[in-house]
Amino acid sequence: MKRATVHDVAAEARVSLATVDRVLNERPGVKSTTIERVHAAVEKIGFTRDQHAANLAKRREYRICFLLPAGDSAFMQQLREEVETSIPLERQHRTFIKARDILPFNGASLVEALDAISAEEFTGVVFIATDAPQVKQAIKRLADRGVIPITLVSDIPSSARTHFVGIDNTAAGRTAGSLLGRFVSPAKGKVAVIVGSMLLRDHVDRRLGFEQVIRTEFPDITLVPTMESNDDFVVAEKIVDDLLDEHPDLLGIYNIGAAKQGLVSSLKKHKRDGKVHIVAHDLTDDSKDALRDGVFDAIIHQDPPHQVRSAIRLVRAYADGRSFQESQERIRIDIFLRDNMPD
Amino acid sequence: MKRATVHDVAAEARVSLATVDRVLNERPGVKSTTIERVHAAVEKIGFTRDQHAANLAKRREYRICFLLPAGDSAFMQQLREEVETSIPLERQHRTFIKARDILPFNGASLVEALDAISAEEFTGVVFIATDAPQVKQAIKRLADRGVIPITLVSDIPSSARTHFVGIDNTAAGRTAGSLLGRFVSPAKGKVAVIVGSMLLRDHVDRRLGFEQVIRTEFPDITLVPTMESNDDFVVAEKIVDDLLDEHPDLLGIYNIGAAKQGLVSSLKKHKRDGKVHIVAHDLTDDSKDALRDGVFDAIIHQDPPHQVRSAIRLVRAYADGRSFQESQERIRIDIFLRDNMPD
DNA sequence: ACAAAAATGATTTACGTACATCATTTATTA
DNA sequence: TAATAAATGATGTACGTAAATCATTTTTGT
Repeated sequence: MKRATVHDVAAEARVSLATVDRVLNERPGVKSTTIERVHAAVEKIGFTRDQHAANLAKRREYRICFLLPAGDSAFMQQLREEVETSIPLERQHRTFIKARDILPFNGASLVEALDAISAEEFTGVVFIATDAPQVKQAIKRLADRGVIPITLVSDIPSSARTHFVGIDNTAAGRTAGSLLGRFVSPAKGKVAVIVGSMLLRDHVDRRLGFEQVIRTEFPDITLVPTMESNDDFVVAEKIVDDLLDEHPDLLGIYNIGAAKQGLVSSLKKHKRDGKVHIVAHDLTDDSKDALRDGVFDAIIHQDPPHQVRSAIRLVRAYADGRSFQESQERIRIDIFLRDNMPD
Repeated sequence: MKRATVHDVAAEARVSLATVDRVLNERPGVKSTTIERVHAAVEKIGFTRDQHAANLAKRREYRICFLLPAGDSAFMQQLREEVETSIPLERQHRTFIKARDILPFNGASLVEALDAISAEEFTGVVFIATDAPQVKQAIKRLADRGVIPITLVSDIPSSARTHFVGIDNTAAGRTAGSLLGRFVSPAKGKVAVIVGSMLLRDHVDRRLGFEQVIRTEFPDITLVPTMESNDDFVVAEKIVDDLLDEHPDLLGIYNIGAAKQGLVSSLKKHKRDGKVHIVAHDLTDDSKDALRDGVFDAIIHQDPPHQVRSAIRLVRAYADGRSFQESQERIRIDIFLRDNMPD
């Protein structure tokens, strides 16, 4: 029950090794009938090329650059950590990973970094797309140069990026809406949304999805006008303080973006008889504590390690023109309660 | 910026290639000072062995056997499908996968299958452990023969299995309890639990977790005595019919195990003014429909493809004595609402 | 039927590591 | 110090595929 090799294929098809090689690697100069014959032989003996041997012979190497915002929200930190972890692991698979810093929330810095990358240097680039026309153009230039652009977390759908690794943020917002709506029902009252910034596409999308669900499915819930925290926890704390003071019938808060400590501080100060239900984003040390303490009810999450690994696999797959397992590369919208929290 | 090879290590350490080989592969007959020197060189030039080349040279092959119950709950079907999908993919990585059928819910059949496996034939065996002393002993024999036993979905913690791939079912039950409790609150009333079988460890564990949470955190909820559906949807339908008739204050149902169609049929027949909230297990075509229609509120899930892939990676890692990325191999307790459902 | 073109064969080297064999050097012990 | 053991070196082959070169055969057009 030995594994079939190219030699076996050659014997089975009664052609030379050279011809098998020509067929398998789609080199020119082979009669179509011969091609057929080789393919038939491949089928018959169940040959599959040994990736390891092939990569070795091809001296194939994959070089991948991650562009990560220097700012360190806990979420970005998790991404960065996973990239670091991957470096030695992926090296064994002939994949060389480099992480470069860019300025956060800064399209120009991203454009600059993208333009600095050549196909000689890198097979693919993984980055968090800021939604701006200049970025879109830079992606186009990158792709034209033969580098594979992969967007992470935040996407520009209409751009030349090869693939987007991340979640559907509108669906994430709807998920939050469904959860919070069910948590606060059947009480009548208000629910507030706090975004990091209305300029971030993912935040806007989440809010959109959330409001869709609340409006259509929970008529007893009134939405308080959306507030911006700028991902600053002092600001966030103030916002929640005011919300709790002004709206005695506040039933819940959906916190999009970071600055979750601000929520926690404020909520712990106020003693409400009826619980204010909280749904927030991203499982971090802070939000884990808040879940444990019962301050937060649920966290919507997108697994950073999974996203990093997926991006790496995708660069390799696209570089080789291989297909990949859709299901493995789909990033889930994770819901964590106190009870199904990892660790 | 070329990749470092064993040759580079030899040069750096100023020893021969043979000595480097002896050190790297822990062969005897090398002075400890020399070993040090080689290790230092490895560190210095950042050498990591090329797995592909190494596996090629070693003629390393991994043979893995999956023992799957012939019965086809949708969940098992998904497992089986992923195993089939993996066969051609893993073949490229010198991993040969075979699926064997065993009788469902039958410890003897499992024992027989386990005993039939030799180390010459298979590197590792992946199977769903039935909790019985004979099985435990068979696992021991298997491990003693040098085969790596991996339990999937259902575990025997005290056995000789190398690793368990699956979720913490008590935590899954708690998760269901937290969800359902929050969904039905603050109403006062009853909640019912339907298990597949009280003889299945995972079902019992889930129920335990569920009841823990309901009892301690939702004092307004009364638990109706647990019913057994035997994973038969006719039985399940009857159970729910009766529940709805007898308990006008029934607020929710937690369905552990299969037979979800039975729930759906019954619920669709009865028109309740107040919604009965449903939390069930395993995302299948049926439960997806039920989620979409709003019949079910949430599904607790454990990703079958992920579990299969993880089991494969683990067999290889253990076979090579390599470490693995904990986080990648941890199976999540997924929560799906209508809004974050895949597809 | 012939030259030209197209298709195929034969053969070699390389990739990075593992592993085996035999030769040689260095350290250890009597 | 010789004899022996231990450590190291030198070298070659293998793994399965890619890729290149040159030789040879088959097909095509005229």
